[in-house]
Amino acid sequence: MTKEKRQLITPRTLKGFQDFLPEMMLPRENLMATCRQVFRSFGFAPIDTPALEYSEILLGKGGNETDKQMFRFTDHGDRDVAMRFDLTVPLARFASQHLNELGTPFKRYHMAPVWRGEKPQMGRFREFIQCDFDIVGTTSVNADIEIAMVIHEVLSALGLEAFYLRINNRKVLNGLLDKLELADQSAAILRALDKLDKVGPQAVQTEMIEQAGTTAQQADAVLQMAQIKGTNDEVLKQVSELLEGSEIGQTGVAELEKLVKTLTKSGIPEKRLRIDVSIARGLDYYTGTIYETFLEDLPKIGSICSGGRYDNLAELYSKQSLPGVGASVGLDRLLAALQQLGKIEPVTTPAPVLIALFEEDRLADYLSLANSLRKAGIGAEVYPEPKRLGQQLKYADRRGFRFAVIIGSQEFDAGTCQLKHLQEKTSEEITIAELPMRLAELC
RNA sequence: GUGGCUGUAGCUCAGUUGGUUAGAGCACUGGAUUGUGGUUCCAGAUGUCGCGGGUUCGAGUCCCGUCAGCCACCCCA
Repeated sequence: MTKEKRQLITPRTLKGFQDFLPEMMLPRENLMATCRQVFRSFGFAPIDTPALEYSEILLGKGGNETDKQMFRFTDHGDRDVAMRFDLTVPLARFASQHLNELGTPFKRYHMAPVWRGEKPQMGRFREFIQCDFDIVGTTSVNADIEIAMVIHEVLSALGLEAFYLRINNRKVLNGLLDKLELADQSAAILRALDKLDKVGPQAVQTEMIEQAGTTAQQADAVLQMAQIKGTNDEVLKQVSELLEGSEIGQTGVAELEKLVKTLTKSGIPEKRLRIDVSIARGLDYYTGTIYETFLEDLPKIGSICSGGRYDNLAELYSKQSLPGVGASVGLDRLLAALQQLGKIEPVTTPAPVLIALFEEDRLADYLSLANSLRKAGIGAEVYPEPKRLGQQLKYADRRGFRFAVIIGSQEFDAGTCQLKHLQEKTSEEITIAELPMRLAELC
């Protein structure tokens, strides 16, 4: 077959899957590095699990919807397998399997891609990286508090300020539903309730009556609580009154109160913590605290970090009870958000220094200079061919290098070089010997 | 999975009731300038009009299908 007649295959990517060019991959890796650093600073340790699991491990944990969205197939050995939908269910399997080796409480982080067969939209992909962090093996609210602190710290470390956590507790909702004798229809009711912000109370009431089979009075009672507004203290007070007589409801209120009070005392601005008894979240495994995180400037992109407490997640794999609490940063959604907010710097090189190449004969000298910079911890690149200087500088410019080093024969002989500060459009003449130290103090 | 909108150069878009060889800006490449970058000037290259089929003497334009993106639902990071 000749080249001319060869049938070309159209290069393309699957719907909802994406390529990452350096200009996106560099900030993406920076995001991950920030998450990693924050997780470790709280004592979370990394783990990894396979992308593919037996379907029976993954199915039926998050609800019917999640099962529908799972990529599932039969492998060559006739096994029924699926790609993980999130990192929490694999954690439950992992913890059940290795708990004896791990000991409790066990704090882990896990940054890895997950796959969902959803309709893609802005900030919604079929393959995306989640950065999960969880504390398993303790029922203490203190763990819930720490998870909220980590969420707050990660976003702060990324330089974000205009964000807030919406916090609720499933026990509050369950207490109310118990009181109204609606516990059996909780899934349908919570699903309707979750839309309150979008569709308004009338539509929610209608959906509760039609989909969940509640009476108008029951629906109104749910809505009455969900629509409580005010400061966190006021909301807690009113909810507590409404849930009078419900033990589980009061437990939820007490947990929320401790969470918010402690976080505020520890220095988190109260405006970033909003108790919102209308958020429910669709994942079926949550039993206590629930978190969602929104950017003030981009609420429509959805929650960029969500999670909650689950007290029974491992019950399907183990007789031992395995409570836990955790949350997940939606790295790719966060990246899309930062991009839309114009917070992604257009840099396409990870190294700050470009060394211009003039004298092919002295290539070894250029290369060893670059190495001496690298040894000093400074990323450096030698231009690959002795092109015109203007073109080499143009390349440096476009790639976002911060410095260019210019050395020709005379400079080599004299032991000097010109260091250009590309952003400031200035330059200085220094000896080659002091270059690494000079750059180290500039970087 | 359901419904809607969109698809023309690398990017943002123009393109008349269907009519010859599909345009602009930005970006790109080269030169002005063989050792000094973001500005300027000159020159140049670029498209199976997303893809496939249909109607027509003739389709970027109309119809159907398909793929992709966006939006709403569902759900969610």
